[in-house]
Amino acid sequence: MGRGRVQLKRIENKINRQVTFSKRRSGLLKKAHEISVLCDAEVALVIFSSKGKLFEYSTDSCMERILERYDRYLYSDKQLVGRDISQSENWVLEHAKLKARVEVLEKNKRNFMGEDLESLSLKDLQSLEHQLHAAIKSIRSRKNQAMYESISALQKKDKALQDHNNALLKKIKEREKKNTVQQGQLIQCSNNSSILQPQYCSTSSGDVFVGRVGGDNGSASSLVEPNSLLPAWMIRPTTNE
Amino acid sequence: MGRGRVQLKRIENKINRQVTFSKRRSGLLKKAHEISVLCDAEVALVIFSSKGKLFEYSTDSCMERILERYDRYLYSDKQLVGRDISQSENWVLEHAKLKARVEVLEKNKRNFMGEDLESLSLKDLQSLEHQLHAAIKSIRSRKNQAMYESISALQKKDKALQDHNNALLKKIKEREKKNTVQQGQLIQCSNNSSILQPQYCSTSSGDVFVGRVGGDNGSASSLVEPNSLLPAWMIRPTTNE
DNA sequence: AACTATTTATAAGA
DNA sequence: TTCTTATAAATAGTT
Repeated sequence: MGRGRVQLKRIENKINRQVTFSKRRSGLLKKAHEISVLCDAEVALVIFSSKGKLFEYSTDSCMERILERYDRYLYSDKQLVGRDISQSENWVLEHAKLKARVEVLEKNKRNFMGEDLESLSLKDLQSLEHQLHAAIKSIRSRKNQAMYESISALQKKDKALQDHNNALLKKIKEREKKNTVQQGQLIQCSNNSSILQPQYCSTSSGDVFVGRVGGDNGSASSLVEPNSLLPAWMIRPTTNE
Repeated sequence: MGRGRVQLKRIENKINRQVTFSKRRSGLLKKAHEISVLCDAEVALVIFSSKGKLFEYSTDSCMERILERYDRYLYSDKQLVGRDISQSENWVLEHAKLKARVEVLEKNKRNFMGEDLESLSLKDLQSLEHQLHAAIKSIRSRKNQAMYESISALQKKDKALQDHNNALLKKIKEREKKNTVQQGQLIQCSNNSSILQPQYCSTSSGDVFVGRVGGDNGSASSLVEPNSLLPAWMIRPTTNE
């Protein structure tokens, strides 16, 4: 990019090399940052100029963590020969980094909770606001999903209970039929039927239906129509943690 | 570069993010190699994709050496870090605590950004949503305040500039008057007035007004929005070689 | 994966 | 060095 095509070989002119280094360095740092943010990647970039000066970039300014991850990735369970920092030095360093990270994260958190905003620029505030909007969007979406899952689980349960009910009903009706037949036989065997008639009426199918199924219905009714009334489980999480 | 301008924020669409990552990654690796060759620099670049896959580049494929050099470079002034922590047991404990804290904070952060919501109950989601709403409210309020401050600062400056302008105008008018008087005197003394008239025109108030305020305005705009600068990491190495 | 329309990066010049 | 400008490269959106 630029006025002339460029050969991939060392720039011999010292000044030129220096200028190009400066320009390309900032370009490279910028792009490292961009891919890190855009693609949610973790990037560590170290550049030594030909004069030995150091420039670096690392996602979340957390170079040590990323390089450790790198080492872990390579030497997964071999011994950590890695970069030969004596163990105690390494610890001290990491401790400091951790502390710094905690501080950053805590500041982040306060910002996310709308606190400690004085230090932010207008631009930062704007982007924070956008980020929170986006977050709320995902949260709502997740909430919806959770609710739908809840609903369909309840409906399934509902169906199972109704089936069970029906099965029970059938059973009962069959028994009634049997009873009726037995009673018929009894009446045939005796002349005194006036006493037994009311008894038969009190065990009519209607009574049995209500008495028997009503009990089940009590617990079922709250399960049968959760779709029409959300509040109960919207307030109290049905999803057990 | 590309068909649309791109915002520096995480690409939400997963596929898109993956594609962009792949493209930009190869671009970044290429550029790292180029600066290394062209400018005789030593570069180490480590990239972890969001899925945890590793990509790397290092000058002369000698990552270890460069990272060691990096550590050596830092260690010169990192000696001070380890101070009053002598009881190593206490120290290990605190370290573990810190790590745990970081983990919690990172989970928090992800939640605040609308990620990693699967583990939250409906109740948690609801309260998170409320919290974010509240945060947005404070942020808006702070933004408003910042904007008003900015505006009144500008108005103040504006007023000062206008006053200054008026003062200058007055001065000029006085001079003009003086000139006119002198000219009048000259004219009285001489018949040749045609040469002096143009001189008066070239120092008319219009010229002075524009010149003065334009200059001040330039410095004003750069003071008003220092926030719109690049991120800290891009500014850091401005200490050019 | 290939193809553009555009945006970016930057080499050279001032 | 820094700014500008012409041009090469990179790449976002598309096919």
